[in-house]
Amino acid sequence: MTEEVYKEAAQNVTAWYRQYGRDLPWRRTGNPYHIWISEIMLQQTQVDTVKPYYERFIETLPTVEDLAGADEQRVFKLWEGLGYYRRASHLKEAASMIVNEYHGRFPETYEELLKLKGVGMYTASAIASIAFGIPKGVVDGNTLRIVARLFNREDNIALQKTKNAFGEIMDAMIRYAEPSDFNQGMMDLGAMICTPSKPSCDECPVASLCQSRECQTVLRLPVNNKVVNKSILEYMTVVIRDGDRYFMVQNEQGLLQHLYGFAQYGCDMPSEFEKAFYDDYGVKIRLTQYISDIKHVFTHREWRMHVYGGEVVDPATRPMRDFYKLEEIEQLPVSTAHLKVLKAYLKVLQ
DNA sequence: CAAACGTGGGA
DNA sequence: TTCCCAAGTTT
Repeated sequence: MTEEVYKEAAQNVTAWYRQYGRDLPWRRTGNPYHIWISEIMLQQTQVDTVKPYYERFIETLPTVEDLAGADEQRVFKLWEGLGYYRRASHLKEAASMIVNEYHGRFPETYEELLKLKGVGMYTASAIASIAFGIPKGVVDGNTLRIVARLFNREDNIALQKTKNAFGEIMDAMIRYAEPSDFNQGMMDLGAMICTPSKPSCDECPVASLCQSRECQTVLRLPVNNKVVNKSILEYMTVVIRDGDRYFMVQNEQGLLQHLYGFAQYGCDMPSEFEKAFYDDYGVKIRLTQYISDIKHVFTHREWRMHVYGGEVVDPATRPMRDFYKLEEIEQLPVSTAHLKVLKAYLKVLQ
């Protein structure tokens, strides 16, 4: 009985995908390296956002050897604005492993793929099925939603326990279909038809099997109870100029690691800022102008940046390496928050 | 398990 | 404005 439902659902989704699936850049290739890059970029990131990043990345670094040998700064620059920058670190680390330990041969099994840095259960399943035709169901936001609705399950999809249970259902279904088309069909169905709000049940290939539709629970599924409390941080952020150069520093750890930004301290007074900056860099500066307040929102915190312009007072104390011309800044990976800061600064002062 | 980790779009 | 959430992984 259940197996019959799995079989019909799997076949319907696969057939629907072959007729209505989206034409996406990473679907025009069988190259596992390219598919890998796309899947990493697509983690928690929408398709339309990924497209230009994917095209540029593949154009710039067309092979895993290119990535392994690339300058790290260049990889972060390719990732600038995409977010979750650890993905870029992991990508390069994994590329080196493939080149050095696997002699450039791309891993071809779920277990081997899972060993790559940045490749978890979702990504390993996605690459295994799409690039190598391995029948492993993908568990992501889309497929969790579809399974919850199709089988009217009220399990909390924020829990790993639920992801494992739904993953087993996906694995049971995928046996009745071609793995690549089934998995991509499930994800397209979630993105195009079985959407979080306003689902198009009238056009759904599994509507006749859908238990939440029968129970009229579609709109309140899936259950997703996760608590995210957001902290608010206030900063003074200063664009410090010295002639035609501006001070920027690379984050060494934590949030926005590896990305460059302007000097930023959690203090209230210009004098405090000037002292903090001197203590850290040995450069005497003075805040000269208020620019604006800028808000930047992350998933788990919010920055309120009070932006000022500043200048180096005593050039004798200035170490040149931390000051960059505008054309040099264009080559650095800069966080979106601080690109907003730069834009506001230039708007006022140029 | 829960928390950390970005950004943008839609309602 | 505010909230949700989007092709998740690591620690």
